[in-house]
Amino acid sequence: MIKITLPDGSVKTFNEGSTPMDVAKDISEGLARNVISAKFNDSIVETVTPLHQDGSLTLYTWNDDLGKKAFWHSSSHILAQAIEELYPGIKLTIGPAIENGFYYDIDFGEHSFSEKDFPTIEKRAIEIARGKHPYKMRDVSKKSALDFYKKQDNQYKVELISDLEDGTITFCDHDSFTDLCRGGHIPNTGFIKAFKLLSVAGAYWRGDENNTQLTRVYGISFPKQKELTEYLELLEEAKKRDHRKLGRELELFTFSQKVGLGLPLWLPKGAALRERLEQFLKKAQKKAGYEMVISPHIGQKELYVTSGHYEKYGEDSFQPIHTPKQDEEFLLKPMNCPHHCEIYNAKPFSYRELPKRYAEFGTVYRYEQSGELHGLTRVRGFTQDDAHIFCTQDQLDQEFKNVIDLSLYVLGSLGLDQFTAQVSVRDPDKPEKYIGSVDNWEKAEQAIINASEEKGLKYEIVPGEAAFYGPKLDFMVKDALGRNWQLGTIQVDYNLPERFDLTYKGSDNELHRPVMIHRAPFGSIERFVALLLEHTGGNFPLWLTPDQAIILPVSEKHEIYAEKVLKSLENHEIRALVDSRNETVGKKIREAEMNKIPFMLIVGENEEEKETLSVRRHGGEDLGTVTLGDFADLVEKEINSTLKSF
RNA sequence: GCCGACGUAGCUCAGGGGUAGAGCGUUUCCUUGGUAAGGAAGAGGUCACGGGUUCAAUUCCCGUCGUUGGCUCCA
Repeated sequence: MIKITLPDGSVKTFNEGSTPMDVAKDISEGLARNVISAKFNDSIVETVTPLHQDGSLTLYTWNDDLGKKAFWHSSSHILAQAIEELYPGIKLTIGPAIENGFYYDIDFGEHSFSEKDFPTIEKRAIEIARGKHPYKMRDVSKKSALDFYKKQDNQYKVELISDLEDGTITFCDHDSFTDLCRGGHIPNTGFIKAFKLLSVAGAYWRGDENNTQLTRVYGISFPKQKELTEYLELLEEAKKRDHRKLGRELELFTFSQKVGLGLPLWLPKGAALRERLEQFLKKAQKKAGYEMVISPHIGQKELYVTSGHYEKYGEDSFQPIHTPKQDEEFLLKPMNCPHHCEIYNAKPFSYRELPKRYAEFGTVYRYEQSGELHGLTRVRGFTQDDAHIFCTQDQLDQEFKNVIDLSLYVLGSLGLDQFTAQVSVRDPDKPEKYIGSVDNWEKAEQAIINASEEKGLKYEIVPGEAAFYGPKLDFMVKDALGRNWQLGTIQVDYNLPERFDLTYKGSDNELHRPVMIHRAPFGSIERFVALLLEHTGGNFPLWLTPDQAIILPVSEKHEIYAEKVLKSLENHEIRALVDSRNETVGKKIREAEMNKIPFMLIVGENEEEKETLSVRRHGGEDLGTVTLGDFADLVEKEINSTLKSF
């Protein structure tokens, strides 16, 4: 008999050799029907793996992340089978489950494979699934595993197996298909009711561009057809909210081939929107004790040699600008911090004057690889809502907490309430990647963790993700479609103060080294606007949106009254415009809806007589006929409800 | 940077070896309207660019540029 501990802490006794499925059956029939994966003592097992010792067992269904993982992993076996049947001689490599679905990297050799081939594969995959073939794991010796793949001339699998220990190698069989596999499958293929291929792309063997390029086939599968339909609808919705599409439709920004790739051009409405975002943050920063500074777009190469950026990124940057007479080299600034360090250096400081908080909406230029450019989220010139705080070691904790408060205020005012924090620390195995002393790194990492704890952030510590000069905290925001965005960042830096020889005079009359905090609540304004566009679908918060109201005169006869309304809305600081085109009200409403203007103010004979407005909300809600004063109150109230003061 | 797909009017897209089409937008005229498209007429394109094949290329082939899905990278 073995003792099995369940997640709720209860302990049950089973015959030795019982399987997770047996345990599920013992708990309830419903669970037994739905269980698709299991974890026994921290390792993933099959639902049919016999258990021979005491231990704790967790059962997973489709509703668990690990259940989905087993489901998609199992699906990738089916994908591989279908492709191998249809293209004999291709070489399979790896096929893992990912966040949304799975992929398989395949060397197609002489065959070509494109989206046109999807329907055939999908059809065959569903046939295989319907066969309800059980997934069966079996142990194989290293030698026979190698023989199996050498016979197929599959150097990839041979390479994988060569790295494995003899005695730990397992194959998984289902139907007529066999694959090298560590395990973690659903009971049989019949659970998969819907199967869809999503895209095909190139990927290097083992992620190394010096290796063979393989074809990566992405797919997704579900236990119900309906769930696939819903997923595809979600993808459709994401397409509709694509910031590149909305940016064009709402006339916020554009790109020009002549200007250059990755260099966004902000149109009047977009520029005004940015301006509002910047004013919003400036106001909060002023209250938080920041001072605005301004630095130029280029700096001498020497500046970045001092900062260490040149050594690390120089060759991948925009190349130096040379002056015609003197033999000087300037770089487009990739960071604001070196400039801010020199601003700090402009005069000596006493500890009594710290912290100094220098803020700048600084535009920086980075030579991103052309294949990486994407709308506003990945560009070559962008503006950071940057600031650098120079403080004493004693002030670090408090300053860090203050920055967290500011970041939380920013996220809250923009309706971004789903987020987590990621604390990025050193990779302990690669000390050569970082500059600065181990002692300082430890102090900095601890300061970040302390502050996150105290502010009650949901955070996760990720080793190896730190910048080369210091650890950091990043806010990961979840948008309305559940997608994660990395946004604002707060970074502790002991390195630049050292390199720029920054000092302050302490109470002991000696010179000391300040600590530096880099922080940017938005991160990059470009990227932030992209997030807001996709999060809101273009329906920005009222305080931020380009046009808050549009006045729609019913006919030409009411244009004078419409202009009068516009004037008084302007007096109330409401951004509005008049649609005085020779069109019907129906058409004007339709276009205002498509332009996502929050309020449509219809003015005709009735309104003109009584000096009122008929208010229609974006989306169709009729707010009835109100006076201008009441409308202004309504707008003010709505703005105040989202935009709290800091 | 690498691999695949794509590039036709301002936008969304159809077409296809014999010098171009729709809807929306835009312009003009008619209409003066009441909560998601009133009517009519007109303008607008070196079919991304450069080569090649052909009697003939926007269409087929090659290259370049750009967009895009990934990979790699990301101060």
